[in-house]
Amino acid sequence: MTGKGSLSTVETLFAEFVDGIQHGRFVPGQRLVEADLCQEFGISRGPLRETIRRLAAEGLVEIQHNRGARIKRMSREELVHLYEVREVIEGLAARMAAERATPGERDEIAAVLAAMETAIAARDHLGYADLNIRFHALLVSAAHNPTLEQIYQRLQTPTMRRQFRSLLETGAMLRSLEEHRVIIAAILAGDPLAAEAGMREHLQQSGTLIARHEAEASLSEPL
Amino acid sequence: MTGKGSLSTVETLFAEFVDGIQHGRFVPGQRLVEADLCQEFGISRGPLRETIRRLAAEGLVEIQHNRGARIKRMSREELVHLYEVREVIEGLAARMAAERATPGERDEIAAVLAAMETAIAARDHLGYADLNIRFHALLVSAAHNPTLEQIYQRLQTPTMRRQFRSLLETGAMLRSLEEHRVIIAAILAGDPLAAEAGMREHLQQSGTLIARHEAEASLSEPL
DNA sequence: CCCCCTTATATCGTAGGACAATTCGGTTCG
DNA sequence: CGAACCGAATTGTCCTACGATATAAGGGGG
Repeated sequence: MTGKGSLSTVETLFAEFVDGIQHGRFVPGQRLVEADLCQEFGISRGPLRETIRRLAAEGLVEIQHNRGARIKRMSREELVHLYEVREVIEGLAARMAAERATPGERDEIAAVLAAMETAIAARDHLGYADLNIRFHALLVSAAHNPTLEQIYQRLQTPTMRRQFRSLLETGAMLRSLEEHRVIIAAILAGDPLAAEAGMREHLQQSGTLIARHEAEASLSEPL
Repeated sequence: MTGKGSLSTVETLFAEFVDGIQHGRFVPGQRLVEADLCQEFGISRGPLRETIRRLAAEGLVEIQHNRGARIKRMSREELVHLYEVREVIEGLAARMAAERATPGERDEIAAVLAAMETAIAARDHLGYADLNIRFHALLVSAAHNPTLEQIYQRLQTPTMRRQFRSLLETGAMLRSLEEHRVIIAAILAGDPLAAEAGMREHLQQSGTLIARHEAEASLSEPL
């Protein structure tokens, strides 16, 4: 496990974990036993511990002294708090995107909207969920503010799975699409305030929707 | 370096570094050579590397593969980006504080304002800088949103020293105090929108002030 | 029969040594 | 004068070891 080209083991592992958490290969609350993971990934404890430390710093896992690490559980209350923050962060992103997006980025955004409409028409929930993630990421990147992007990623990661679940209803998809339309129209028109307002509205809707889903699903399974 | 009571070595070290960065014992761009630091802190490479990883995840140091870590340098452009984010984050904090602050917290906020006025009258720049940090932290904590608090800390830490510098002018202190007064009045009056607007205004002022200072001082010393 | 206390076991936190890979600065050679 | 070369410094990773701590298991007293 020596040569890694140009990427460090820790970065690779980190990405692996993030992906695993997003795709449900690691479930919230799951213990991360060092010995097991070392064997599973074929590495030694050093880099593994560094990776866990990094995950903890990003808020994806929780470390308890002398008790090891476990995938972080997010309570409904925390979810509410998170969406409060996302609202202003992505609101800012939308505003900046309306001001600073390049023509190419505007084209991309418009293309995503078109793809979303196609996905909805085809009742392709999975595809729509992907486009949804791409849409938000696109806006953030079009804001041309790396700091914002960093914060966004930190807030986004732990909720992706939940977002997907709540979009399983067609009704939710339709409402979501409508909100996206408003935001995109504002951005393409170069109207920062409308873009920000639209995004805030959108996240308020999404937030309450997901929180409600959580409440319903909280008993059936501990996701 | 065995028994640490209940705090891990990494957490202790991390705090040490954060403090060191804030107080200028580590300067931006400085290399973090593992062997040296191990000796300096009397620990082995394992915990040290974990600490560096954590610092990197918080954005305080930069790790380059096979080239080690160094204290992060923040360009003027990054500073602008950071203040754009701080504006909405702390704006949110002020709004929430106006809505949710407990009577005890409101008293504390009022007390800080009083202390600030005293400090200004005494031309106590250092005291005022401390109070300034405390004021902002207090608002964020009065927002009762742990996620927000976490993000805030991440954004706040790397700029503390700069903030201090730009407050060295009495004129800046006076303007800052005036802005604080507006924010606090809004919070105590329970006016969320005014509090948010006031905080945004305040951070815009501070941001441009600090950026200007940077521009002036950029040649004399690489802080 | 249940509860508390003692004893194992699993796991973490940290130390320390080792070594290949890589970077960097200075030197030699064309 | 530039390019290839060499050696020192440093990182990234592995390994082994061992005290400290938490959790689980078992055994004696109420």
